[in-house]
Amino acid sequence: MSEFENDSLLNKLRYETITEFAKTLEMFGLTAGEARLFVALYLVNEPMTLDNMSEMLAKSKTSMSTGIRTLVDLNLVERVWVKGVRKDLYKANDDIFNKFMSSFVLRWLDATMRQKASILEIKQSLTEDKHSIPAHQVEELNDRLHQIITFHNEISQALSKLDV
Amino acid sequence: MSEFENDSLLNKLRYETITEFAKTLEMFGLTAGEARLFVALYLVNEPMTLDNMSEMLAKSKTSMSTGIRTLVDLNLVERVWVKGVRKDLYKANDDIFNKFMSSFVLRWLDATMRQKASILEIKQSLTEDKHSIPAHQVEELNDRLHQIITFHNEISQALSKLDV
DNA sequence: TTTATTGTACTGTTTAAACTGAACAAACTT
DNA sequence: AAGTTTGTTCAGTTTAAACAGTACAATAAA
Repeated sequence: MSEFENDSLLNKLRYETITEFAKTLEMFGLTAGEARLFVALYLVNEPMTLDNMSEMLAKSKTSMSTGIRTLVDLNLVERVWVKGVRKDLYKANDDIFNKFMSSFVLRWLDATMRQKASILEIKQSLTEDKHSIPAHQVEELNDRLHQIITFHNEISQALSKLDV
Repeated sequence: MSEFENDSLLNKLRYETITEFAKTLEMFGLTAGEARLFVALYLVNEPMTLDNMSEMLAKSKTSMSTGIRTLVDLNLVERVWVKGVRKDLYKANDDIFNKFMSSFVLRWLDATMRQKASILEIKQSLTEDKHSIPAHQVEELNDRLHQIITFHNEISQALSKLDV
């Protein structure tokens, strides 16, 4: 008997917790599967193998492998070593708020900067155009592009309030 | 000739702007279609009919209808009346940052509270259980549930920093 | 070296979301 | 009232994401 199928009520409550808390974590940009995987790992609170996770969540080991990889990339889960154990072991990071918040903010900042750069390029090609577009339409689009750039700046400002 | 197909370069730049800025707006929880619809409306900067949008984005009128509905619900777009015009007219809200940010924060706050409530219920059924679960496992799960509740509280705090 | 075990790449399948087109209902025009 | 016009509902289709299973590569054990 696996350690994860001892008590029926306990497992029911764990399962419900996974379902509910996963909804919150999805807001941070995780897929449903990744969120459930993290919560499972977080509840068990000790290193798990891919087979453990697979059994606990009733999903394929392949899914666990890819899911774990993105969680590790996001710095939400880390691989740990235990002597004598051959399989890979992973554990959830403990201070969930800091990890999730900083992971979230960093991703937003990165995306914000990249998209702002794209808009700036468009603005550039617009001002480089001297003919072909009626002046007032250049004016109009240019104004909008400016507003959009401001929008990105304001996002950056707002994110900086969330001290990573 | 429609007003949306005059200049080739202008339309190309508009199209690129839609594609790029839409990526940013998707971060706020909009689907790709909704984000593109909003940007189109925002760039044109004057009331549009469903047929206008449909033509401009090359999507069905049905899509425009459902997309506009959610944008209106999110308070990002509003319906306007122009005397003599029979079709419904919609325009993008102008101060995009405030509207998007507050829409975003409100949705997060709402979801956070609801999921926190669910977790509290689970915690309740756990403490009501006096038998069937070994004490140390009750202790363990209870601790995790407490941490999860704290997590939700911290989200609320963080969101409040983003003055809606 | 051979055999076994474990994680990942890859291909095909399933599932969910986005989208379309036709039919309908409401409101307007005549 | 009859005929148009316009938005939405609904059922079916398309598209994209999540997932599973086999096969392979790498490492460990023998």
